[in-house]
Order: sequence, then C-alpha cells, then structure tokens
Amino acid sequence: MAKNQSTEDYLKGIYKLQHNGKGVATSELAKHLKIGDGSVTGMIKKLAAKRLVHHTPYKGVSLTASGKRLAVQMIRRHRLWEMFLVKFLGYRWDEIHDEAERLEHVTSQEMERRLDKALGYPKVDPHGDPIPTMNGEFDGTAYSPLSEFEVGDRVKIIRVDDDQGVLQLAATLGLGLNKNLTVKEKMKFDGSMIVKVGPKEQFISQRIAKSIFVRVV
Amino acid sequence: MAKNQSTEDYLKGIYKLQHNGKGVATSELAKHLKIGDGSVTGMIKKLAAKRLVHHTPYKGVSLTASGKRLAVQMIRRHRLWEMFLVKFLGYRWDEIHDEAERLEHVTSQEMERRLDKALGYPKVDPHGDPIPTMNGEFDGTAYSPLSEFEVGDRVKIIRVDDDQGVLQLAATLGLGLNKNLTVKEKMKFDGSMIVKVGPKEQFISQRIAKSIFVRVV
DNA sequence: AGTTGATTTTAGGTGCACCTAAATTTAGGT
DNA sequence: ACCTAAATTTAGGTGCACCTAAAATCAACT
Repeated sequence: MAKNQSTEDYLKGIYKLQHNGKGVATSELAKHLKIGDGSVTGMIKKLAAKRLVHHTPYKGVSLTASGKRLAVQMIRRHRLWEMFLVKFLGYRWDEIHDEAERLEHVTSQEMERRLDKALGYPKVDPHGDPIPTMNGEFDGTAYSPLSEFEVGDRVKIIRVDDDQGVLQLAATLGLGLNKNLTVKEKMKFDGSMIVKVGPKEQFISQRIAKSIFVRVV
Repeated sequence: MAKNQSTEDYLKGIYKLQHNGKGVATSELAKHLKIGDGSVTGMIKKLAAKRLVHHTPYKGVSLTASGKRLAVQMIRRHRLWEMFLVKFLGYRWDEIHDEAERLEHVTSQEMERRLDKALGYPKVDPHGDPIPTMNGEFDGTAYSPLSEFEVGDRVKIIRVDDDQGVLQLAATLGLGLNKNLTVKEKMKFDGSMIVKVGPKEQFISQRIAKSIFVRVV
C-alpha cells in the first residue's frame, strides 16, 4: 500500500477509536484496519518517529496535535467526496463509503477547497456526519447512539455510522436519515431492540443500535 | 507505488508512445515514466507474464489486446476526470493534468459510468482530446500537430498535449482551445515557428509545435 | 568480419507495508 | 505475592516497485 495511504488510514483509525477517552489499544486498531497486530506496532513506531502519535508501549497510542489535524482533514475529505457521490453522481447513501475511501487519499488542498465550494459548503455528509471545517473544527450538534435510549423514547435518525455492513442493513430495514422511530422493546440481556418505524416494527441488534445516531424528537 | 497504479501507468505510457508504429523501446518508456531503464525491463516482464504486453528482448514492447483495453480505459477515466475538474470545480485547463492523473487510478467502473452521465456524455476533454467510449473506441476526428504545417497555413487549435510543461506554456502564450492562428515563419534548421494569434505574433519552439494539434480552417 | 559505442538486460540491493510465530510484558484471580 | 492467560512487542521473512552498476547484446562503420 502507498506510503501516504497507510499513514492516513492509521491516523483516521486512531481518531475514530479514541472518541471516548485517551489511548487506543494496538489490537483494537489492528482489528479496525484488518491488519495483524504486529504490523500495527511497527507502523505505530514510524508514526511516532514523525511525531504524529504518542506511543506508550503496552499501553496504547493517541494522536498528537498534528496527527489529529491530519486525521480530521482525511475525515473532511471523505465526507466531502461522499456528498459529491450522492449529489453529483446520484449514488445511494449506502454505496458511497468505499468509493470515498479511495478518493480521499488523492485529494489536494486545492481540490478540497473547490469541492467544498461546488457542493455549497455542506455541514453534514449524506449519513448525517458533520463535515469539519478546513481548520478542523466540528459543528457541535449533539446526538447519541440509539442504544442509549429506552422504551417509549421517540427519536429522529441524525446519522448512521458508515462502517462495515451497517449501512446496507440499515437501508434494507428502512432506517434512513431523518426517519422518526419509537423504541418499543429493549432486551435486558443483550441490548437489542424492537422499534416502530412508520407503520411497522423492526428488530435491531445491539451492534446496529450502537451505529445509529439519533436525537429526541 | 501501489500495484495497480504502476501497471496502469506503464500501459498508458506504452499506448501513448506506440501511436505511430509497433514496438516501444524500453528506454523510451523509461524516460517517459521517469524511471530507470533497468526497472522498466523488470516490470515489463511482469506485465508480459500477465499477458498485457508482448516483449521481444532487445527489440521492444507492444500492447496485447487486453493491455490495450486497459490502457484506453485509463485514458477515458483520465479525460472524464479532467472534464469534471473544469466543469464542476472550475479549474483552468492547464491545472488539471496531475489531479486527474491521481483520480483515474481510484475509479471504479460504476463511478466511470456515473461520471460520464453526470457530464452529459462528453466527446472531448478540456484539451480537445477525444474521450473513448466504454468499449474503447475513439471518435476519429482528424487533426495533426502544428509542426507539420507551413508558412501561410491558417489553422484552429483542436487540442493540446497534456504533458510536461506544455500546458502552462501554451496558456501563457495565449494558445487556447479553438483559437485560430496563422503560420508566419518556419525555421528550416530546427522547426521552430512564428505564428500570429489574434493581434500579436508569437515564437513557438519545435517541441511545443509538436504538442499543439490543429485543423485547417 | 571485427571493433566500438549505444542500448538493453541481469544482478544485487533499498525501503516500504505487510505477515507469522516466538518472546515479553501486563493484569487478574487465588 | 504468584501464576496464568491475554495483550503486545520483537524477530525474521515476503512481495513489490524502484535503484545502481556490471554484463550482454545489437548495430554500424571501417
């Protein structure tokens, strides 16, 4: 894999996984990137040498300021391309992730600027994910995963994680952006749910419920 | 450099250089790709093993049918992206080559199809180069390099080679697409020219004259 | 035909991102 | 505290595209 390509994927991965607290376990990152644990350690060392991450052996990695700047830039480019794919090329929102993944790595600063302009400076991508500004700031609109809500809550879908098979699944279940739904049942033992979307009820596993982000309505 | 990336660049290079007759010398290809002669030989062997080129040692390389198909596909993608960069992002025609070069290597068949449609099925790119169809056929509009014309000929610029520094130079000299010009002088010894473009006369070296394609008007 | 000079291929080596398997460190239960 | 299981790092190795320098081949001129 090309030099920049890998660096960018690692940084983006670390950024994504560290949303909660601080360090990310190498094994966690390895699983995310679908790469062997040992390979990750090696790459982490190179990134640390370039001052893009902090590495405490056996403890985990976290992004430095410049690492974070790069990570957010990649996320911005990814989401701008997703917007392009939907608005200009007519893709569906569950088809765009992989295409955008490849495009984001061949995007110059100039192109990013022009793409943003051509799209009318969008604030969110087709999944509802906020698009950070050139300076790396996010619009702080609050939302939480569906999994944190309880029976009786009525919520609106704000964004859907563009990872793995979640999108295709969500699409087939009729769980689109801006759809309203009500939590009907929530299983104690595994966190899965039954929700009402429009006229019909739908079973949702915990994994999916953690990838669907909503706001009370 | 990534695996596909290289393969695609080699095939495109061979295609470009073999426009006249048959085989391309490895050294010629090496110069074009800015890569050492020895490296090219090695890569050629791999391409030959995949049946993308024919290689006669010490004689040269030429594309097989499937090699040519791939080469033309890359050219098509390159030119579609150039069109996108100009029409959607507002780039100037002399800024787009390198950006398109990177985009063409991350283009899926589906994306190529949709891009073509979104652009309104264009026949030529912003340099006037014909865009081949999905099946690899070219529209056979005839044009020749400016260098083949003589004093007194009045011609229109149909396309400009998107290579090296030619574009920037052409742009600064006021030699744009669809501009008309008249050949005023042609030097016997080195083939350079003086042409009249609009109100003023312009000196053009032979190298540039070989990269500007025109049709009599 | 033989030598010479240019072109081309071979040989050996680099850096990179990845892998597998073995060694090391850490953390949890008794 | 100790021992064990899991997580992590190290060690050694692969494939790839590239490089440089030496060897082989071709072509052209006497």
